[in-house]
Amino acid sequence: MTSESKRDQKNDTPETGDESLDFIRTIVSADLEAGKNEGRIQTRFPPEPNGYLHIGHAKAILISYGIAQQFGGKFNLRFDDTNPEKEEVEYVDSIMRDMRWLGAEWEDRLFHASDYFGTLYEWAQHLIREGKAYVCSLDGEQMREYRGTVKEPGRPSPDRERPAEESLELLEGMRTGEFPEGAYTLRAKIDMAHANMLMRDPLLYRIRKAHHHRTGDAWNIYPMYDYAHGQSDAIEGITHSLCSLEFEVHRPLYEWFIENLPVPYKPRQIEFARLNLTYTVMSKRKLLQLVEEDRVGGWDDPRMPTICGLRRLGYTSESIRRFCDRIGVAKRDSTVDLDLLKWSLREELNRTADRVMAVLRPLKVVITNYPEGQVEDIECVNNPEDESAGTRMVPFSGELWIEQDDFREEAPRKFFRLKPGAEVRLKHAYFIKCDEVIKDDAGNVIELRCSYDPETRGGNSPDGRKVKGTLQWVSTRHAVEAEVRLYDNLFREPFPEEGGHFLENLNPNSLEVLTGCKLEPGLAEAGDGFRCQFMRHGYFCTDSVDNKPGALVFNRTVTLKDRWAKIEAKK
RNA sequence: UGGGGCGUCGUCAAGUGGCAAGACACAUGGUUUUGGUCCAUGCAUUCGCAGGUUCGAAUCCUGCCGCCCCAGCCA
Repeated sequence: MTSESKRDQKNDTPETGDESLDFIRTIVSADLEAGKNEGRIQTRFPPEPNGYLHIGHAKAILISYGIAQQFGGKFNLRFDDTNPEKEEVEYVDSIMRDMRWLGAEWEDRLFHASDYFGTLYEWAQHLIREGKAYVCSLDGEQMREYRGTVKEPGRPSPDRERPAEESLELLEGMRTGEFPEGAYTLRAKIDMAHANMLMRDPLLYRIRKAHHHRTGDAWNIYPMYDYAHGQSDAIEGITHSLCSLEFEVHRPLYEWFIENLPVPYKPRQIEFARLNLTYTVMSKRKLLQLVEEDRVGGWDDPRMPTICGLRRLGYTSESIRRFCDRIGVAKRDSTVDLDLLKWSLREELNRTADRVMAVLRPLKVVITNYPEGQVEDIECVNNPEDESAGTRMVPFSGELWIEQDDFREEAPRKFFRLKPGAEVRLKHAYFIKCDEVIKDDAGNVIELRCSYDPETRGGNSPDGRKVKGTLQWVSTRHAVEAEVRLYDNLFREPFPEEGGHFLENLNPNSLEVLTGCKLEPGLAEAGDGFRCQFMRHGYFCTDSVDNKPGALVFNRTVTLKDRWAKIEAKK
């Protein structure tokens, strides 16, 4: 381990102790020290199964899971399935798959808010008996009127003083399906003049005659988030219920239920800022819109910030974990630079990905002085960052593909690649010099005639002469063909939601599909989960959906840094 | 402008009265058989602003300014 990575680890992976802790870990650590919760730590991730997980969820998952891990606690997965109209099993499955991939392990602690519908119902009856809840007959519009505004207090519902017996009976009727949707609601009796709108007699239950993916048709009423969430935490013995900032205003209500119900445990809610990333959108609604309007190929389109999208693009779960460590946990709204995510990936792949030669936009090179029909096996280093990765043999011949971009007939000063009369190195092979440029009738360069120096085998000249450029190459006879998908940011603006509609800021060049790309022959067998660096291009992986033996399809996960592109762009 | 939050480098983010960590980005130079990696150097006299307390303030006090969240029978 280098001193660099040691330092990183120290900074990014706080230990219980000397290193600085984020504000949540500071609280957790203090609670532990104070002997709260019998020394237990238990956290949870409570997704609603109505969409796919994205990188923002990854942050939330990794915070809760990471804290449980770090402090010797437990981590639960609980589906917040209180709204049967929007929730589907498809989402349940994808959420579990993505969480496992991220490494967040809930062991045998998989729960559903719907597991607690019975208890929740009994507790609702308890509140009614205590005079702290009542069945209300106001409809949606009336409810809004009675609630007041942020500046004006609300008015009590005419049903606020309904006798407990009557409310109990009506609630039972609601449950058994006696009333149509919207006829009644159950509300907590708190304070219609409270400055916090959520405390103005919030709804506990609404009538919904919908089929639930787990409870079927057993219920005609379903609990609201505020009534289900905190109680579920309490039932499971959650000690620290971590959520995003927008739930901060819900905390007084969360605590009101905990104080007014016979709950077995008293969890504590703590809020942190959710993740935003440049050049993408994170709201479920917008992601769903991209999918439904076919702006992308689906939830797992490699341009999506979803976990499955990032996975298909070629991201490793390790790089996402490291990214989340690096961005930290705080309460201020922030938007992290996408470059930091990309850097987290490159940092890992630079160490772990084997290098391979691929020519994406081929240009033919004929080596005129190379012995007719000869083929040589050239030994190539797999990973200069990792000697244990070893070497491989790649066939070299007198007819090769090189990258079109690696040749300029009229080249600028600092162009180190091939140009008429200039000499470059073919990686691991020989020096070649460009003698002649062949063009078609339209004037396009279609072939280069070059000569090689047999003395430079392996890439060094005995006479000590230097070349500035080193190019990757593929022997035409041995090349395997592939489709290569070059992905770029989904949006062309760092803040796509700012100024106008986000769809107007979609990047029209977020995907470029290249066919007939030439790869070194060893890649013919590349199967599922294969990942490598296409030398001088970037990191690529086989596409998990479309790659087949004999029909290779690669995705560009992320480019390499490109100083030359920067120099060119300046001019 | 009722309530709840938040304002430290371009972006994240440490710091919690003793004199501004780190990472990414950016810039320059070096090394290099990837214009990759790596290495070196630079990059906040200043912590939203204005006062005040103090020998000393990003940290404490007062006032102001800005941004985010809350009026779904969504979560």
